[in-house]
Amino acid sequence: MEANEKTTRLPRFIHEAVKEDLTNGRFNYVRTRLPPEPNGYLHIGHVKAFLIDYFTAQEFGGELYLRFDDTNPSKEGTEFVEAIESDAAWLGIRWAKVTFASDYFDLLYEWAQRLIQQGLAYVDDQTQEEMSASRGTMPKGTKWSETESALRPGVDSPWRNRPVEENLDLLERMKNGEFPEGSRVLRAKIDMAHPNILLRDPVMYRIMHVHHHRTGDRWHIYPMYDWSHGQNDSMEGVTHSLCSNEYIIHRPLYEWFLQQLGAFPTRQIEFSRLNLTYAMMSKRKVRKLVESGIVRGWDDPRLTTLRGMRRRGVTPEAIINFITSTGETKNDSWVEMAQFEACVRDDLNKRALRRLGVLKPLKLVIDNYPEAQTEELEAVNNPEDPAAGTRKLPFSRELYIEQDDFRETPPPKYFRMYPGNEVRLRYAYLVTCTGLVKDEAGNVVEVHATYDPATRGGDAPDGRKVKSTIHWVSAQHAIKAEVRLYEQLFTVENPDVGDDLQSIVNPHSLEVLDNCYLEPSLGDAQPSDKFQFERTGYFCADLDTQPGKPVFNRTVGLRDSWAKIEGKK
RNA sequence: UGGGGCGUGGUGCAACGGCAGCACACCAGACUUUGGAUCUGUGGAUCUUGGUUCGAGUCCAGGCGCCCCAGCCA
Repeated sequence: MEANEKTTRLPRFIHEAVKEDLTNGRFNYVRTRLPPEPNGYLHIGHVKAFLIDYFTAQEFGGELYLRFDDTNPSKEGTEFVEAIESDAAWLGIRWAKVTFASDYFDLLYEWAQRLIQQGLAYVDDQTQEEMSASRGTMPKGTKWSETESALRPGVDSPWRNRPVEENLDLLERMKNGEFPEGSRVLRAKIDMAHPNILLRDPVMYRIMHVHHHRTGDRWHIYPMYDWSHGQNDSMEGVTHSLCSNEYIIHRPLYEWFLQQLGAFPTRQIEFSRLNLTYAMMSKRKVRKLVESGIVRGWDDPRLTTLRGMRRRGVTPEAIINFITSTGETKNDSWVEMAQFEACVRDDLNKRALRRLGVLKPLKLVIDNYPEAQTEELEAVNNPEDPAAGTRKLPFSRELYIEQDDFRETPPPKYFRMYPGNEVRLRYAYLVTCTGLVKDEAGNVVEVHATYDPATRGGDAPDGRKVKSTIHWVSAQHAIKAEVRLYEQLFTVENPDVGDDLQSIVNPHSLEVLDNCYLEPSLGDAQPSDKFQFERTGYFCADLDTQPGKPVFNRTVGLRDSWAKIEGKK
């Protein structure tokens, strides 16, 4: 039973495929790999793939390598290597070792020479346009839906049957930088009429006179994905190369190379990638958001980058629970953001200390409370966790309550404070609203009430009930804070389509409140400390917090059934 | 339209030829010193047509729909 519960973290189709390989002797151990390209920061979409690799290794007693796919130095850099490592570690993923595709450049080059010697690879001098035309496909930019006839068979390159020695020599000179970029490529010799376009003599190496962040200026050719990834898997003895569905079509090529080389037969298995509504998964576009200043950086709390979510106050456990709860299949799917938020709430509900904080303050004066008096009331830190203990809350004559918690004329089903109504001040007293003060513009600027001294702590000795409990802070004791509220960054469910970012960003995605009053115990909150502000939401102290000037991010709001009632009208 | 992949409530995931179930969302109610949390309940799904079978979401055949591929990106 226990074994069964553990395996539920993996989808059955992957679990069974791996088990089958172990049973039938294809492999006698399990090794997987995380293959990030170091050209951007990790986002929630990567987490799914990471976790599948991690869990697969764990559940079969195997190991995991973190291998950076650094085959395109024009896009990649060492700063991303460090960021990816630290983000993955924060998530809780552990790996046996870190490797780089570039570690294998020499061996890969030897393998290419072997293919040439086997007559299975050649140097092609065609231009890119010629190659594209001779592949028998439509011109670049054509949509498949616009294609009327079947693919034409490709045409063999005039260089396809170059002698082995000439190929070897040209490849060596390409490597050494003797030719300009774009002048030649090394291609596998497979079948120019193959219905799978990837098998129409795919490019293995292209010339790039670019400095590489690890190999320096030693190489002037760099391998393509198809001529690197599978070979690296094989060289590392990776048993299962788990990737997203877009690579299904690559599998025949993946296997062709390994078979021709007689190399270790890594098995590629695919699953669907994660789509999350309102989340941007395209690295290129996230970069645009950052560079254009639409968001404040890669760790902007509105982004679903790992750093963004972390800064916002989401824990690794919440992220992992979310990914696990959505499951994995080969289906194309769109998970609703609400499901992610539910996981975040569920996690924070268990761990976050409760605090009182007033975001949009309205002064409340308790007229019959002695002017100079202050008292301390006991408050529970977390009703979900008695071990979290209690704290003292200072109370006095002048308080702040939430503007939303007062209405001069209450709508139906509104139970909070309005003239004549009695409510409970959380952990304090029952108070009855007696009046209000307006400014010249007609805005309510102050509310008055009387308290019942017999209800200290919030219970009435006569057993009478109130329908609402509201939060408050003592005006003279409260600390001032900035609070940042977030909404969806985009107004459309799928922000990855289209290129006009400006037109789809939500202008209200960030609301900064700089006049918030919090209970004094929040004064020494440290960045990343997490709290529930009662009745309001979950909040996390931000990196921008300074001594005496706390800044909080709203991670996610509480479920708000009043907002629902009100919203329906 | 060449090749490949995928179709189960609104969304995501289960059901390995045997009562279609779970979570999120939604709706109604109970409880409540957070309109939180918790609990209970309602509604709602097997793309379609045919076949095999005592029995089909599951197997077979056809159709339909959606997604991926024509980078010297990964």
